[in-house]
Amino acid sequence: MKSLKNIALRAPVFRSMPEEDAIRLLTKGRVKDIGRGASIHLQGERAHSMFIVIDGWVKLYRMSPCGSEAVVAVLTRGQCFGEVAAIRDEVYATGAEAVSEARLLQFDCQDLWKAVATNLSFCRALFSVMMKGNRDLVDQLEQLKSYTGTQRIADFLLGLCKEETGECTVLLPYDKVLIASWLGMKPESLSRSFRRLEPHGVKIIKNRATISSVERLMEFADEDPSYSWSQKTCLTN
Amino acid sequence: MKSLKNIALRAPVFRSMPEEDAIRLLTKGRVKDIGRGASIHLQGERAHSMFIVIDGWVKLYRMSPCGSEAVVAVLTRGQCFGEVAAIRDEVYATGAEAVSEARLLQFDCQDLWKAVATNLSFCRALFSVMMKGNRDLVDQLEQLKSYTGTQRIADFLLGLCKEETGECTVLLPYDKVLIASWLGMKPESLSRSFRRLEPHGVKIIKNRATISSVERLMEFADEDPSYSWSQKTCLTN
DNA sequence: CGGGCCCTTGACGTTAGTCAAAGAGCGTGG
DNA sequence: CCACGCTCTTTGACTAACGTCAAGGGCCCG
Repeated sequence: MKSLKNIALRAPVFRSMPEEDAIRLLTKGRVKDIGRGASIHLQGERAHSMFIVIDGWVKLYRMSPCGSEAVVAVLTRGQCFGEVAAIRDEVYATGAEAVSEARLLQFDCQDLWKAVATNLSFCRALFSVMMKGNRDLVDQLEQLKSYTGTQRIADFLLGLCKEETGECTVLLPYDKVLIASWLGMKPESLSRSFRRLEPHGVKIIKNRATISSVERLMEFADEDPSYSWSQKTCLTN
Repeated sequence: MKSLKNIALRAPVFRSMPEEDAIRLLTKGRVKDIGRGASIHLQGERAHSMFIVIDGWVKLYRMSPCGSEAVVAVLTRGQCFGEVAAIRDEVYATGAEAVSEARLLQFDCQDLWKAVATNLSFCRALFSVMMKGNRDLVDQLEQLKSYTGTQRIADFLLGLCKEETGECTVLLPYDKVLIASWLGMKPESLSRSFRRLEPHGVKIIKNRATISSVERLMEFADEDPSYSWSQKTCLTN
Protein backbone atom coordinates (compact mmCIF):
# COMPACT_ATOMS: atom_id res chain seq x y z
CA MET A 1 0.00 0.00 0.00
CA LYS A 2 2.90 2.33 0.63
CA SER A 3 4.30 1.75 -2.85
CA LEU A 4 0.89 2.46 -4.33
CA LYS A 5 0.92 5.83 -2.66
CA ASN A 6 4.42 6.51 -3.88
CA ILE A 7 3.56 5.62 -7.43
CA ALA A 8 0.49 7.83 -7.38
CA LEU A 9 2.36 10.77 -5.85
CA ARG A 10 4.93 10.55 -8.61
CA ALA A 11 2.24 10.44 -11.30
CA PRO A 12 2.22 13.53 -13.54
CA VAL A 13 -1.22 14.56 -12.29
CA PHE A 14 -0.07 14.84 -8.72
CA ARG A 15 3.64 15.46 -8.96
CA SER A 16 3.40 19.19 -9.51
CA MET A 17 0.95 19.72 -6.64
CA PRO A 18 1.83 20.54 -3.03
CA GLU A 19 2.21 17.13 -1.40
CA GLU A 20 -0.49 17.57 1.21
CA ASP A 21 -3.06 18.51 -1.43
CA ALA A 22 -2.07 15.47 -3.45
CA ILE A 23 -2.36 13.17 -0.47
CA ARG A 24 -5.79 14.52 0.40
CA LEU A 25 -6.97 13.85 -3.12
CA LEU A 26 -5.34 10.45 -3.16
CA THR A 27 -7.42 9.21 -0.26
CA LYS A 28 -10.51 9.69 -2.42
CA GLY A 29 -9.22 7.13 -4.90
CA ARG A 30 -10.35 3.50 -4.91
CA VAL A 31 -7.98 0.73 -5.90
CA LYS A 32 -9.23 -1.49 -8.69
CA ASP A 33 -7.55 -4.71 -9.84
CA ILE A 34 -8.51 -6.12 -13.19
CA GLY A 35 -7.47 -8.95 -15.47
CA ARG A 36 -6.04 -8.94 -18.94
CA GLY A 37 -8.63 -8.06 -21.56
CA ALA A 38 -11.06 -6.55 -19.08
CA SER A 39 -12.91 -3.45 -20.20
CA ILE A 40 -12.46 -0.37 -18.01
CA HIS A 41 -14.85 1.97 -19.75
CA LEU A 42 -16.56 2.09 -23.11
CA GLN A 43 -16.41 4.67 -25.85
CA GLY A 44 -19.52 6.84 -25.70
CA GLU A 45 -20.29 5.90 -22.10
CA ARG A 46 -21.09 8.76 -19.72
CA ALA A 47 -17.89 9.52 -17.84
CA HIS A 48 -18.04 8.59 -14.19
CA SER A 49 -14.36 8.46 -13.20
CA MET A 50 -10.79 9.40 -13.88
CA PHE A 51 -8.16 6.65 -13.57
CA ILE A 52 -4.48 6.41 -12.79
CA VAL A 53 -2.53 3.32 -13.78
CA ILE A 54 -0.63 1.94 -10.79
CA ASP A 55 0.63 -1.16 -12.54
CA GLY A 56 0.19 -2.99 -15.82
CA TRP A 57 -0.82 -1.71 -19.24
CA VAL A 58 -3.99 -0.09 -20.51
CA LYS A 59 -4.96 0.74 -24.08
CA LEU A 60 -7.29 3.51 -25.20
CA TYR A 61 -8.97 2.71 -28.48
CA ARG A 62 -11.60 3.86 -30.93
CA MET A 63 -14.02 1.55 -32.65
CA SER A 64 -15.15 2.76 -36.04
CA PRO A 65 -18.65 2.01 -37.35
CA CYS A 66 -17.21 -0.66 -39.64
CA GLY A 67 -15.72 -2.49 -36.68
CA SER A 68 -12.03 -1.75 -37.01
CA GLU A 69 -10.14 -0.78 -33.89
CA ALA A 70 -7.66 2.11 -33.73
CA VAL A 71 -5.46 2.27 -30.65
CA VAL A 72 -4.96 5.87 -29.63
CA ALA A 73 -2.76 5.46 -26.56
CA VAL A 74 -1.08 2.76 -24.51
CA LEU A 75 -0.56 3.71 -20.88
CA THR A 76 1.37 2.39 -17.95
CA ARG A 77 2.51 3.23 -14.42
CA GLY A 78 1.70 6.76 -13.35
CA GLN A 79 -0.28 7.78 -16.40
CA CYS A 80 -3.84 8.91 -16.12
CA PHE A 81 -6.84 8.66 -18.41
CA GLY A 82 -10.50 9.54 -18.50
CA GLU A 83 -9.76 12.96 -17.01
CA VAL A 84 -10.71 14.78 -20.20
CA ALA A 85 -14.26 13.49 -20.19
CA ALA A 86 -14.66 13.26 -16.43
CA ILE A 87 -13.76 16.88 -15.84
CA ARG A 88 -16.64 18.17 -17.96
CA ASP A 89 -19.27 15.52 -17.40
CA GLU A 90 -19.04 14.22 -20.93
CA VAL A 91 -18.91 10.83 -22.60
CA TYR A 92 -15.59 9.05 -23.00
CA ALA A 93 -14.07 9.67 -26.43
CA THR A 94 -12.35 6.28 -26.41
CA GLY A 95 -12.78 2.87 -24.88
CA ALA A 96 -10.25 1.70 -22.28
CA GLU A 97 -9.16 -1.87 -21.80
CA ALA A 98 -6.48 -3.61 -19.74
CA VAL A 99 -3.96 -5.35 -21.97
CA SER A 100 -2.28 -7.04 -19.01
CA GLU A 101 -3.18 -7.67 -15.41
CA ALA A 102 -3.51 -4.16 -14.06
CA ARG A 103 -4.03 -2.16 -10.93
CA LEU A 104 -5.77 1.18 -11.20
CA LEU A 105 -6.69 4.03 -8.92
CA GLN A 106 -10.18 5.33 -9.64
CA PHE A 107 -11.53 8.79 -8.80
CA ASP A 108 -15.18 9.78 -9.03
CA CYS A 109 -16.25 12.75 -11.09
CA GLN A 110 -17.75 14.51 -8.11
CA ASP A 111 -14.46 14.45 -6.26
CA LEU A 112 -12.72 15.90 -9.30
CA TRP A 113 -15.20 18.70 -9.66
CA LYS A 114 -14.82 19.56 -6.02
CA ALA A 115 -11.05 19.51 -6.34
CA VAL A 116 -11.08 21.73 -9.42
CA ALA A 117 -13.35 24.24 -7.74
CA THR A 118 -11.39 24.46 -4.53
CA ASN A 119 -7.84 23.77 -5.52
CA LEU A 120 -6.02 25.85 -8.07
CA SER A 121 -2.92 23.68 -8.03
CA PHE A 122 -5.01 20.68 -9.07
CA CYS A 123 -6.53 22.76 -11.82
CA ARG A 124 -3.07 23.61 -13.10
CA ALA A 125 -1.97 20.00 -12.76
CA LEU A 126 -4.90 18.93 -14.90
CA PHE A 127 -3.97 21.49 -17.53
CA SER A 128 -0.50 19.99 -17.61
CA VAL A 129 -1.78 16.47 -18.03
CA MET A 130 -4.18 17.49 -20.78
CA MET A 131 -1.42 19.41 -22.48
CA LYS A 132 0.76 16.32 -22.41
CA GLY A 133 -2.08 14.25 -23.85
CA ASN A 134 -2.60 16.80 -26.56
CA ARG A 135 1.07 16.85 -27.44
CA ASP A 136 1.23 13.07 -27.64
CA LEU A 137 -1.71 13.03 -30.02
CA VAL A 138 -0.11 15.68 -32.21
CA ASP A 139 3.14 13.72 -32.23
CA GLN A 140 1.27 10.64 -33.31
CA LEU A 141 -0.50 12.52 -36.08
CA GLU A 142 2.78 13.86 -37.35
CA GLN A 143 4.24 10.38 -37.35
CA LEU A 144 1.31 8.93 -39.24
CA LYS A 145 1.25 11.68 -41.83
CA SER A 146 4.96 12.08 -42.42
CA TYR A 147 6.61 8.70 -41.97
CA THR A 148 6.36 5.13 -43.16
CA GLY A 149 5.37 2.28 -40.89
CA THR A 150 8.94 1.08 -40.70
CA GLN A 151 10.11 4.50 -39.55
CA ARG A 152 7.37 4.63 -36.93
CA ILE A 153 8.60 1.32 -35.56
CA ALA A 154 12.14 2.67 -35.44
CA ASP A 155 10.84 5.62 -33.46
CA PHE A 156 8.89 3.32 -31.19
CA LEU A 157 11.99 1.28 -30.42
CA LEU A 158 14.03 4.41 -29.82
CA GLY A 159 11.40 5.57 -27.37
CA LEU A 160 11.89 2.36 -25.42
CA CYS A 161 15.63 2.52 -25.08
CA LYS A 162 17.30 4.70 -22.50
CA GLU A 163 20.62 5.06 -24.28
CA GLU A 164 21.20 7.95 -26.63
CA THR A 165 24.09 6.35 -28.37
CA GLY A 166 25.79 3.02 -29.08
CA GLU A 167 24.26 -0.40 -28.62
CA CYS A 168 21.05 -1.16 -26.78
CA THR A 169 18.69 -4.02 -26.04
CA VAL A 170 15.05 -3.47 -25.17
CA LEU A 171 12.10 -5.68 -24.33
CA LEU A 172 8.88 -5.15 -26.23
CA PRO A 173 6.47 -4.19 -23.46
CA TYR A 174 3.35 -5.83 -24.91
CA ASP A 175 2.41 -8.15 -27.72
CA LYS A 176 2.96 -7.38 -31.37
CA VAL A 177 -0.69 -7.25 -32.28
CA LEU A 178 -1.04 -4.29 -29.93
CA ILE A 179 2.15 -2.64 -31.14
CA ALA A 180 0.86 -2.93 -34.69
CA SER A 181 -2.50 -1.43 -33.84
CA TRP A 182 -0.86 1.38 -31.88
CA LEU A 183 1.38 2.22 -34.81
CA GLY A 184 -1.55 2.10 -37.21
CA MET A 185 -0.72 -1.05 -39.15
CA LYS A 186 -1.60 -4.73 -39.41
CA PRO A 187 0.39 -7.44 -37.58
CA GLU A 188 1.63 -8.80 -40.91
CA SER A 189 2.98 -5.41 -41.90
CA LEU A 190 4.63 -5.02 -38.53
CA SER A 191 6.37 -8.33 -38.94
CA ARG A 192 7.67 -7.37 -42.37
CA SER A 193 8.71 -3.93 -41.17
CA PHE A 194 10.79 -5.51 -38.41
CA ARG A 195 12.62 -7.40 -41.15
CA ARG A 196 13.19 -4.17 -43.03
CA LEU A 197 14.93 -2.74 -39.97
CA GLU A 198 17.59 -5.44 -40.03
CA PRO A 199 19.80 -3.58 -42.54
CA HIS A 200 19.69 -0.69 -40.07
CA GLY A 201 21.10 -2.77 -37.27
CA VAL A 202 17.96 -4.00 -35.53
CA LYS A 203 17.35 -7.63 -34.66
CA ILE A 204 14.11 -8.89 -33.17
CA ILE A 205 14.06 -12.22 -31.36
CA LYS A 206 10.81 -13.05 -29.64
CA ASN A 207 10.08 -9.95 -27.59
CA ARG A 208 13.66 -8.73 -27.38
CA ALA A 209 14.99 -6.09 -29.75
CA THR A 210 18.70 -5.49 -30.18
CA ILE A 211 19.77 -2.18 -31.67
CA SER A 212 23.37 -2.19 -32.79
CA SER A 213 23.60 1.58 -33.18
CA VAL A 214 21.10 4.00 -31.74
CA GLU A 215 22.47 6.85 -33.87
CA ARG A 216 22.04 4.89 -37.06
CA LEU A 217 18.46 4.04 -36.19
CA MET A 218 17.67 7.65 -35.31
CA GLU A 219 19.00 8.74 -38.63
CA PHE A 220 16.75 6.25 -40.39
CA ALA A 221 13.71 7.26 -38.33
CA ASP A 222 14.04 10.94 -39.27
CA GLU A 223 14.94 10.37 -42.90
CA ASP A 224 12.73 11.69 -45.67
CA PRO A 225 10.70 8.63 -46.74
CA SER A 226 11.28 9.42 -50.40
CA TYR A 227 14.99 9.67 -49.81
CA SER A 228 15.73 6.03 -49.06
CA TRP A 229 15.24 4.68 -52.54
CA SER A 230 16.80 7.62 -54.37
CA GLN A 231 19.83 6.89 -52.22
CA LYS A 232 19.63 3.22 -53.12
CA THR A 233 19.50 3.90 -56.85
CA CYS A 234 22.30 6.46 -56.54
CA LEU A 235 24.53 3.83 -55.03
CA THR A 236 23.83 1.30 -57.77
CA ASN A 237 24.37 3.82 -60.57
CA MET B 1 -16.04 46.42 -33.98
CA LYS B 2 -19.40 45.36 -32.63
CA SER B 3 -19.45 42.28 -34.80
CA LEU B 4 -15.97 41.42 -33.59
CA LYS B 5 -17.29 41.40 -30.05
CA ASN B 6 -20.24 39.26 -31.07
CA ILE B 7 -18.08 36.75 -32.81
CA ALA B 8 -15.75 36.51 -29.83
CA LEU B 9 -18.60 36.15 -27.36
CA ARG B 10 -19.99 33.28 -29.38
CA ALA B 11 -16.61 31.57 -29.55
CA PRO B 12 -16.50 28.27 -27.66
CA VAL B 13 -13.98 29.64 -25.16
CA PHE B 14 -16.30 32.39 -24.01
CA ARG B 15 -19.75 31.09 -24.79
CA SER B 16 -20.14 29.05 -21.65
CA MET B 17 -18.97 31.84 -19.34
CA PRO B 18 -21.15 34.44 -17.63
CA GLU B 19 -21.33 37.28 -20.13
CA GLU B 20 -19.82 39.94 -17.93
CA ASP B 21 -16.78 37.77 -17.20
CA ALA B 22 -16.36 37.12 -20.90
CA ILE B 23 -16.57 40.80 -21.76
CA ARG B 24 -14.02 41.70 -19.11
CA LEU B 25 -11.62 39.18 -20.57
CA LEU B 26 -12.38 40.29 -24.10
CA THR B 27 -11.18 43.79 -23.44
CA LYS B 28 -7.71 42.37 -22.76
CA GLY B 29 -7.53 41.07 -26.32
CA ARG B 30 -5.73 42.90 -29.12
CA VAL B 31 -6.96 42.72 -32.70
CA LYS B 32 -4.40 41.54 -35.21
CA ASP B 33 -4.88 41.56 -38.97
CA ILE B 34 -2.55 39.48 -41.06
CA GLY B 35 -2.14 38.51 -44.69
CA ARG B 36 -2.29 35.17 -46.40
CA GLY B 37 0.77 33.05 -45.70
CA ALA B 38 1.85 35.07 -42.68
CA SER B 39 3.25 33.13 -39.77
CA ILE B 40 1.44 33.61 -36.46
CA HIS B 41 3.71 31.57 -34.24
CA LEU B 42 6.38 28.95 -34.75
CA GLN B 43 6.59 25.40 -33.52
CA GLY B 44 8.92 25.25 -30.51
CA GLU B 45 8.65 28.97 -29.81
CA ARG B 46 7.98 29.97 -26.20
CA ALA B 47 4.24 30.59 -25.95
CA HIS B 48 3.37 34.23 -25.43
CA SER B 49 -0.31 34.36 -26.40
CA MET B 50 -3.57 32.59 -27.02
CA PHE B 51 -5.50 33.48 -30.18
CA ILE B 52 -9.08 33.47 -31.35
CA VAL B 53 -9.89 33.54 -35.05
CA ILE B 54 -12.32 36.34 -35.83
CA ASP B 55 -12.22 35.91 -39.57
CA GLY B 56 -10.31 33.96 -42.19
CA TRP B 57 -8.55 30.60 -41.96
CA VAL B 58 -5.57 29.46 -39.93
CA LYS B 59 -3.67 26.19 -40.15
CA LEU B 60 -1.76 24.49 -37.34
CA TYR B 61 1.07 22.36 -38.64
CA ARG B 62 4.04 20.27 -37.64
CA MET B 63 7.35 20.31 -39.46
CA SER B 64 9.24 17.06 -39.23
CA PRO B 65 13.04 16.99 -39.19
CA CYS B 66 13.06 15.83 -42.80
CA GLY B 67 11.11 18.91 -43.85
CA SER B 68 7.68 17.52 -44.55
CA GLU B 69 4.70 19.41 -43.22
CA ALA B 70 1.76 17.74 -41.48
CA VAL B 71 -1.33 19.89 -40.98
CA VAL B 72 -2.90 19.10 -37.64
CA ALA B 73 -5.85 21.49 -37.66
CA VAL B 74 -7.51 24.10 -39.84
CA LEU B 75 -9.39 26.73 -37.89
CA THR B 76 -11.88 29.47 -38.65
CA ARG B 77 -14.25 31.93 -37.04
CA GLY B 78 -14.65 31.50 -33.30
CA GLN B 79 -12.03 28.81 -32.85
CA CYS B 80 -9.11 29.32 -30.57
CA PHE B 81 -5.53 28.08 -30.59
CA GLY B 82 -2.34 28.42 -28.63
CA GLU B 83 -4.23 28.07 -25.36
CA VAL B 84 -2.71 24.68 -24.58
CA ALA B 85 0.84 26.03 -24.52
CA ALA B 86 0.00 29.50 -23.24
CA ILE B 87 -1.79 28.23 -20.17
CA ARG B 88 1.28 26.42 -18.85
CA ASP B 89 4.05 28.64 -20.10
CA GLU B 90 5.29 26.10 -22.57
CA VAL B 91 6.45 26.08 -26.15
CA TYR B 92 3.93 25.80 -28.96
CA ALA B 93 3.57 22.20 -30.12
CA THR B 94 2.72 23.34 -33.66
CA GLY B 95 3.33 26.25 -35.95
CA ALA B 96 0.39 28.49 -36.89
CA GLU B 97 -0.01 30.23 -40.22
CA ALA B 98 -2.77 32.21 -41.88
CA VAL B 99 -3.97 30.49 -45.05
CA SER B 100 -6.12 33.46 -46.04
CA GLU B 101 -6.35 37.07 -45.00
CA ALA B 102 -7.26 36.77 -41.36
CA ARG B 103 -8.26 38.76 -38.32
CA LEU B 104 -7.30 37.43 -34.91
CA LEU B 105 -7.83 38.35 -31.32
CA GLN B 106 -4.66 37.92 -29.27
CA PHE B 107 -4.46 37.42 -25.49
CA ASP B 108 -1.26 37.58 -23.50
CA CYS B 109 -0.19 34.72 -21.27
CA GLN B 110 -0.20 36.87 -18.18
CA ASP B 111 -3.82 37.80 -18.66
CA LEU B 112 -4.71 34.15 -19.06
CA TRP B 113 -2.92 33.12 -15.92
CA LYS B 114 -4.65 35.84 -13.98
CA ALA B 115 -7.99 34.77 -15.42
CA VAL B 116 -7.42 31.12 -14.56
CA ALA B 117 -6.42 31.96 -11.02
CA THR B 118 -9.36 34.25 -10.33
CA ASN B 119 -12.14 32.93 -12.47
CA LEU B 120 -13.41 29.39 -12.17
CA SER B 121 -15.80 29.73 -15.09
CA PHE B 122 -12.90 30.58 -17.36
CA CYS B 123 -11.04 27.58 -16.05
CA ARG B 124 -13.97 25.34 -16.90
CA ALA B 125 -14.31 26.99 -20.29
CA LEU B 126 -10.68 26.22 -21.03
CA PHE B 127 -11.22 22.60 -20.04
CA SER B 128 -14.05 22.46 -22.54
CA VAL B 129 -11.97 23.90 -25.33
CA MET B 130 -9.08 21.58 -24.62
CA MET B 131 -11.47 18.65 -24.48
CA LYS B 132 -12.83 19.60 -27.87
CA GLY B 133 -9.30 19.85 -29.25
CA ASN B 134 -8.46 16.48 -27.81
CA ARG B 135 -11.54 14.91 -29.31
CA ASP B 136 -10.80 16.34 -32.73
CA LEU B 137 -7.30 14.92 -32.63
CA VAL B 138 -8.61 11.50 -31.62
CA ASP B 139 -11.16 11.64 -34.43
CA GLN B 140 -8.41 12.46 -36.88
CA LEU B 141 -6.27 9.60 -35.63
CA GLU B 142 -9.14 7.19 -36.00
CA GLN B 143 -9.73 8.40 -39.54
CA LEU B 144 -6.09 8.00 -40.49
CA LYS B 145 -5.77 4.56 -38.99
CA SER B 146 -9.05 3.06 -40.11
CA TYR B 147 -10.00 4.59 -43.44
CA THR B 148 -8.60 5.15 -46.92
CA GLY B 149 -7.86 8.59 -48.27
CA THR B 150 -10.94 8.50 -50.44
CA GLN B 151 -13.12 7.78 -47.43
CA ARG B 152 -11.52 10.60 -45.47
CA ILE B 153 -12.40 12.96 -48.28
CA ALA B 154 -15.96 11.72 -48.24
CA ASP B 155 -16.07 12.43 -44.52
CA PHE B 156 -14.53 15.86 -45.08
CA LEU B 157 -17.21 16.75 -47.62
CA LEU B 158 -19.95 15.46 -45.36
CA GLY B 159 -18.59 17.66 -42.59
CA LEU B 160 -19.00 20.67 -44.88
CA CYS B 161 -22.59 20.10 -45.85
CA LYS B 162 -25.44 21.03 -43.58
CA GLU B 163 -27.96 18.62 -45.02
CA GLU B 164 -28.34 15.17 -43.51
CA THR B 165 -30.07 13.72 -46.52
CA GLY B 166 -30.68 14.18 -50.22
CA GLU B 167 -28.69 16.43 -52.53
CA CYS B 168 -26.20 19.04 -51.47
CA THR B 169 -23.66 21.46 -52.91
CA VAL B 170 -20.72 22.75 -50.90
CA LEU B 171 -17.83 25.09 -51.55
CA LEU B 172 -14.36 23.89 -50.70
CA PRO B 173 -13.28 26.42 -48.08
CA TYR B 174 -9.59 26.54 -48.99
CA ASP B 175 -7.30 25.27 -51.68
CA LYS B 176 -6.74 21.63 -52.49
CA VAL B 177 -3.10 21.58 -51.45
CA LEU B 178 -4.22 22.42 -47.93
CA ILE B 179 -7.11 19.95 -48.00
CA ALA B 180 -4.68 17.25 -49.07
CA SER B 181 -2.23 18.08 -46.34
CA TRP B 182 -4.98 18.20 -43.76
CA LEU B 183 -6.24 14.78 -44.80
CA GLY B 184 -2.73 13.39 -44.78
CA MET B 185 -2.14 12.89 -48.49
CA LYS B 186 -0.45 14.46 -51.51
CA PRO B 187 -2.30 16.80 -53.90
CA GLU B 188 -2.01 14.22 -56.68
CA SER B 189 -3.64 11.59 -54.52
CA LEU B 190 -6.39 14.01 -53.55
CA SER B 191 -7.11 14.71 -57.17
CA ARG B 192 -7.38 11.01 -57.96
CA SER B 193 -9.49 10.34 -54.88
CA PHE B 194 -11.97 12.97 -56.00
CA ARG B 195 -12.32 11.01 -59.23
CA ARG B 196 -12.92 7.86 -57.27
CA LEU B 197 -15.84 9.53 -55.51
CA GLU B 198 -17.69 10.10 -58.79
CA PRO B 199 -19.28 6.64 -58.80
CA HIS B 200 -20.62 7.54 -55.36
CA GLY B 201 -22.40 10.60 -56.64
CA VAL B 202 -19.83 13.33 -56.04
CA LYS B 203 -18.79 15.81 -58.70
CA ILE B 204 -16.04 18.38 -58.19
CA ILE B 205 -15.89 21.41 -60.44
CA LYS B 206 -13.32 24.00 -59.44
CA ASN B 207 -13.97 24.55 -55.77
CA ARG B 208 -17.59 23.44 -55.84
CA ALA B 209 -18.60 19.91 -54.83
CA THR B 210 -21.98 18.48 -55.70
CA ILE B 211 -23.18 15.49 -53.68
CA SER B 212 -26.12 13.76 -55.29
CA SER B 213 -27.00 11.73 -52.22
CA VAL B 214 -25.71 12.44 -48.76
CA GLU B 215 -26.87 9.05 -47.48
CA ARG B 216 -24.98 7.23 -50.18
CA LEU B 217 -21.80 9.11 -49.41
CA MET B 218 -22.16 8.48 -45.69
CA GLU B 219 -22.51 4.80 -46.37
CA PHE B 220 -19.32 4.84 -48.40
CA ALA B 221 -17.44 6.86 -45.78
CA ASP B 222 -18.20 4.36 -43.01
CA GLU B 223 -17.69 1.26 -45.08
CA ASP B 224 -15.02 -1.26 -44.17
CA PRO B 225 -12.14 -0.44 -46.57
CA SER B 226 -11.62 -4.13 -47.35
CA TYR B 227 -15.29 -4.47 -48.19
CA SER B 228 -15.40 -2.41 -51.34
CA TRP B 229 -13.55 -4.78 -53.63
CA SER B 230 -15.13 -7.96 -52.24
CA GLN B 231 -18.41 -6.30 -53.10
CA LYS B 232 -17.15 -5.41 -56.55
CA THR B 233 -15.99 -8.95 -57.29
CA CYS B 234 -19.24 -10.34 -55.93
CA LEU B 235 -21.17 -8.24 -58.39
CA THR B 236 -19.12 -9.38 -61.36
CA ASN B 237 -19.29 -13.05 -60.41
C1' DC C 1 -2.53 -34.96 -28.13
C1' DG C 2 -5.47 -31.36 -29.88
C1' DG C 3 -6.98 -26.66 -30.02
C1' DG C 4 -6.25 -21.92 -29.64
C1' DC C 5 -3.40 -17.95 -29.97
C1' DC C 6 0.48 -15.37 -31.56
C1' DC C 7 3.56 -14.64 -35.01
C1' DT C 8 5.66 -15.19 -39.56
C1' DT C 9 5.83 -15.90 -44.53
C1' DG C 10 4.27 -16.00 -49.35
C1' DA C 11 1.35 -14.50 -53.15
C1' DC C 12 -1.39 -11.08 -54.71
C1' DG C 13 -4.16 -6.75 -55.07
C1' DT C 14 -5.05 -1.99 -53.70
C1' DT C 15 -3.63 2.43 -52.23
C1' DA C 16 -0.73 6.11 -52.12
C1' DG C 17 3.70 8.53 -53.26
C1' DT C 18 7.07 10.10 -56.98
C1' DC C 19 8.43 12.19 -61.01
C1' DA C 20 7.34 14.42 -65.15
C1' DA C 21 4.41 16.90 -68.09
C1' DA C 22 0.81 19.68 -69.37
C1' DG C 23 -3.55 22.47 -68.96
C1' DA C 24 -6.22 26.20 -66.58
C1' DG C 25 -6.54 30.52 -64.31
C1' DC C 26 -4.53 34.90 -63.09
C1' DG C 27 -1.98 39.02 -62.63
C1' DT C 28 1.85 41.76 -64.60
C1' DG C 29 4.32 44.25 -67.82
C1' DG C 30 5.21 45.25 -72.45
C1' DC D 1 -4.59 43.52 -75.94
C1' DC D 2 -1.42 39.79 -75.71
C1' DA D 3 2.55 37.31 -74.09
C1' DC D 4 4.64 35.75 -70.15
C1' DG D 5 5.44 33.71 -65.84
C1' DC D 6 3.41 31.98 -61.86
C1' DT D 7 0.61 28.91 -59.09
C1' DC D 8 -2.83 25.48 -58.67
C1' DT D 9 -4.51 21.37 -60.45
C1' DT D 10 -4.88 17.28 -63.16
C1' DT D 11 -3.10 13.21 -65.56
C1' DG D 12 -0.02 9.37 -66.79
C1' DA D 13 3.48 5.94 -65.87
C1' DC D 14 5.88 3.82 -62.54
C1' DT D 15 7.23 2.31 -57.81
C1' DA D 16 6.82 1.58 -52.95
C1' DA D 17 3.98 0.74 -48.99
C1' DC D 18 0.43 -1.57 -46.99
C1' DG D 19 -3.65 -4.71 -46.58
C1' DT D 20 -5.75 -9.25 -47.49
C1' DC D 21 -6.03 -14.00 -47.68
C1' DA D 22 -4.13 -18.35 -46.83
C1' DA D 23 -0.95 -21.41 -44.85
C1' DG D 24 2.14 -22.96 -41.49
C1' DG D 25 5.25 -23.00 -37.28
C1' DG D 26 5.89 -22.38 -32.36
C1' DC D 27 3.98 -22.22 -27.91
C1' DC D 28 0.92 -22.82 -23.97
C1' DC D 29 -2.71 -25.13 -21.72
C1' DG D 30 -6.44 -28.13 -20.95
